[in-house]
Amino acid sequence: MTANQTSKSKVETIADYLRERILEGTFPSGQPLPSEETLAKEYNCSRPTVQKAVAILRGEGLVVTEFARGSFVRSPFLRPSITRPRGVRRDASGSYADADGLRWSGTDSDAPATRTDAPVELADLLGITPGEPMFTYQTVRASERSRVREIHVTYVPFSVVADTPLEESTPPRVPDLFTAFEKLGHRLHWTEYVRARMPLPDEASALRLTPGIPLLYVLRVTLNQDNRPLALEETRTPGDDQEYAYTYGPQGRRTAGD
Amino acid sequence: MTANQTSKSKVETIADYLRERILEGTFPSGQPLPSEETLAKEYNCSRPTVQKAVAILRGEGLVVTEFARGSFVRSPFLRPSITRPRGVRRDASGSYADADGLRWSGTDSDAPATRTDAPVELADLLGITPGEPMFTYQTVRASERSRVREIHVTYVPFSVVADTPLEESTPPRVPDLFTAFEKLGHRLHWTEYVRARMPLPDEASALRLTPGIPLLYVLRVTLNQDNRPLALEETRTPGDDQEYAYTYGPQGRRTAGD
DNA sequence: AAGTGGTCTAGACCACAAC
DNA sequence: TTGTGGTCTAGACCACTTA
Repeated sequence: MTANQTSKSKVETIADYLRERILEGTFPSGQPLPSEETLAKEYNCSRPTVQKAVAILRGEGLVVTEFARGSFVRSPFLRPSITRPRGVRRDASGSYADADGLRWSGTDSDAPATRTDAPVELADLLGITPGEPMFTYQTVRASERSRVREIHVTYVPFSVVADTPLEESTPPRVPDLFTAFEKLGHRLHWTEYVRARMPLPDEASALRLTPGIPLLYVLRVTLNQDNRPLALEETRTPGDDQEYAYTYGPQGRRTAGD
Repeated sequence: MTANQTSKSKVETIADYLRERILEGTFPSGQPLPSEETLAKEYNCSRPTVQKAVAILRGEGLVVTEFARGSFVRSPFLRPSITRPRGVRRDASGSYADADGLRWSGTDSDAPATRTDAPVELADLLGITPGEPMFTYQTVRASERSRVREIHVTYVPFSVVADTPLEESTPPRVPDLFTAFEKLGHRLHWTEYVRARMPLPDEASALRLTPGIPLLYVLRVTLNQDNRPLALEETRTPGDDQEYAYTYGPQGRRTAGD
């Protein structure tokens, strides 16, 4: 059988047609697609069929649909407007700051520390047993000037602050937490893990994500000189609107003067 | 009007119901959902309505649908099976290697270098003018042992290799390219940019991505001691099956002995 | 053979935007 | 008012898996 290949469905045909036009620029970014009615007539099919095709493109991040207005072309390939350097800076006085230098507004303080029992995935990274209690800070925060949003959660195991001055009250937040750790004699370094997934509905609304936009998911572990994990941060950000930047030199041999 | 809130659509109702069950573990990972027929009867609606609900969960990465078998629960929250350290190692002899130490099989060599004119986004990072010619290596590669797949493209501007011994033939591939750069007297460091987006159909099939799985998109720029960009690599990987790891110490002041 | 998802129709009514 | 997308029906037929 030469025609073993299942013939393309109408939905795919329409989706492919629209995608081609978008990628080649016939339908430039910002432009509305032809209306569903128009496409239905053009392809001699029903509106639900067209809708399904458009839904595919929406899932690819190629269009955003606005109610009663139309579906508009967007490009997920452009460099994002915001690049956030990752890393931790320390000034001469020993104060720490995140390398991106972003200042967060309002919503930052609305969540008091809570007590959580460590779920398995996180316990593993913190080197504690699942179920061990941790201080937990959850914030949904927006930067002051740019329109960066992120969900940021910090976990500090009770066992880390036990028998230290930090035990008296809830530990400070990042990056002051780092300064506090240093005062306790810890020398800090970090490992972070990056992956991506689609947001759940509550994440999508918290981050104002339109359909078809994934989530960048970063776990950062703070370790001391003995590689003991002290804290864990979980950051969820829109995958398209911004990017993370990492800088490094060659490893294994020090670059002279570095 | 207290009931200003638009009532939830049937589709959303069903999707929410299924999502809850999945997240709370009533429908554990690997289990099939009830059949579309069953759900349609249960919710007193038509099959297309149920299908739309399932499509939403698929888009969230919570289920995978297998033809004529059913829709199965999956969890996008688990730590991936593979962690790939990012960075470049150099041994005493000056040879470079990627820090993840992966070895790529077969498909690596099937793409000869081609000549491409720099598109705007890349030209910017390479510090060249858009349209300038570049050597381009594109490979879709799979690791030998794990089932890591990635699309990897390397760009080397002609202007970088002009008037050097590399001009004679096409430049070697990463990481040998780095070694070659070093022999030319360059001292190398890197900056990489990470973001995420949904795959296009051809990317999805090349990486064997099921619907609802985003793409991790990394651009790595190789720079020399004068911050001159020498090469650019573009890596596209599944966002769920693997994660990237970055390690760093505090910046701004050297840690003693580091 | 029975069960499952894939596709598609030809409408209908609704809610909202823009004019 | 007109045009747009949002939702939903009640089927139908198809392709494939499993037993």
